[in-house]
Amino acid sequence: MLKIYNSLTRDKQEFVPIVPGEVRMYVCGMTVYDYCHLGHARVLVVFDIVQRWLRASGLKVCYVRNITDIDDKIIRRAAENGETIGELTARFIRCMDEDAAALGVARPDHEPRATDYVPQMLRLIRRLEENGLAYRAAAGDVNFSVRRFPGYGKLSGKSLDDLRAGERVDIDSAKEDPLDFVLWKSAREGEPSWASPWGDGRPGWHIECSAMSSELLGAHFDIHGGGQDLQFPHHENEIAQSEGAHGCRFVNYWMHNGFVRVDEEKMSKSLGNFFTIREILRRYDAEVLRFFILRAHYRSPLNYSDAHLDDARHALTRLYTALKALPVAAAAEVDWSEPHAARFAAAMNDDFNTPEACAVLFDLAAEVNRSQSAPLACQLRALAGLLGLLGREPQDFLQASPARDGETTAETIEALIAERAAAKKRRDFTEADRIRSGLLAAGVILEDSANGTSWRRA
RNA sequence: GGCGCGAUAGCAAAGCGGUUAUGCACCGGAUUGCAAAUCCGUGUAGGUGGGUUCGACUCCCGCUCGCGCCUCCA
Repeated sequence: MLKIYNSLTRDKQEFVPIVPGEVRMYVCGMTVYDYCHLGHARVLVVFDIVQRWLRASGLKVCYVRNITDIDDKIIRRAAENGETIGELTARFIRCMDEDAAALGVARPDHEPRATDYVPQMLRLIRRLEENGLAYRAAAGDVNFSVRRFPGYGKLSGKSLDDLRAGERVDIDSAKEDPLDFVLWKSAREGEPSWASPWGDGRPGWHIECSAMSSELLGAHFDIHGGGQDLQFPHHENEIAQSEGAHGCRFVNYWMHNGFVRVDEEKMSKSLGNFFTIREILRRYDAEVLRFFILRAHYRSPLNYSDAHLDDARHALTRLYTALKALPVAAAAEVDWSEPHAARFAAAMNDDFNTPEACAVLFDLAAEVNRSQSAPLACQLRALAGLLGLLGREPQDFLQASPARDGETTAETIEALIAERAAAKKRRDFTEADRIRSGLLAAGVILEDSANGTSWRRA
């Protein structure tokens, strides 16, 4: 029985899909004006896991992750670069796809781009206007009136009065209430715009997600996810727009993943303390990064440092080492009657407790090492596969060198191992040890066994 | 100022009102020509002050500290 922590009610709830056997899920994706950073990696991986586990549980999943390809930053960045908005967004969408693929993130069922859904946004704004929730402001913008939507603040747990007390935004005289937000921005010189009943303009950020989600998943769907920072105001505003327009409940379960931190501080573009995914992947294996993310619970903060990634790499090495000596089919099936699988499922069903699920993998690895049982090794690989881990040949992982310069090549290593084997055969241990310590200095660890010598990168 | 989250061993990170979390690191042993890997074993916890309880890391209250949201943000 799957339980999900619902940000709306602030407790773990049994997951009951609207349509039995089916799940409709929407996650706020990227605004594509720059490379994805580690924070983006976390959303990608976290909701990839959600999606995978729902499918593994036998549910039919429709997963939508949008792309925001029109907004102030995109316009500004394109102008700075002297390229068109289309060129800029196409470039960074390609980069995002590469990063996601490297991290083993499966493609969502739909990846709608905001600019393809402007007609749906206009219809939504029209309905909000008809329902008395939207008004035309002086500057030609169309705004949403938060005061006229009962229950505004229910997701973020804020009341309009509390919010106003801490108001930090410059008062915009065109707004009836400082917390009102823009649905349609009137066109400015030199910016892209679309025709609308309210004049030429472009959509506000929040309306994009309401339009894309209802178009692809319907007015009422099961799960909506995103980073914690989107809870307010973005998701709060989505609720106001969608429920205000459709007159029905919007989302049943709200999921928010925790932040990635650097030195105990939120990683964000505005703070400038971010690491891009591709930057990290130059130095660390992508699977190590994925494992690093999954070793923490998705709602906890995740502190980034090289030391933590090194730790993750050593831990993952233990799992691959357990698989190394045994014949394991690539597409192993989980044996759900086996005890570790039951523990694994219980962990995942408890609000996607991947750290606990990983602990089960380590227990299973110890069992594999003790028993040298091929079926158990298959089980280990199959369970890890549900997390998108251990999908490679153990040698590929253990001997991988993530693009470090001056690495000793596999050929050289193999040749030295052969030399050392010869030295050992004539019981010249001084020479054998000399070769071994030479390789160790070059970051290569040798392991002798009954079947000969194998090697891995330190 | 308002609202919320958290504090677990050297580092990272879970569950749980009483019984080994897990990984890395560390220590002892087995194994090895010596190592590495692996196995066996030991140790190192629960911010602080109270309360509830036969019993609390786990529940409740206070305090301290940290983090986040209240502006674009995953």
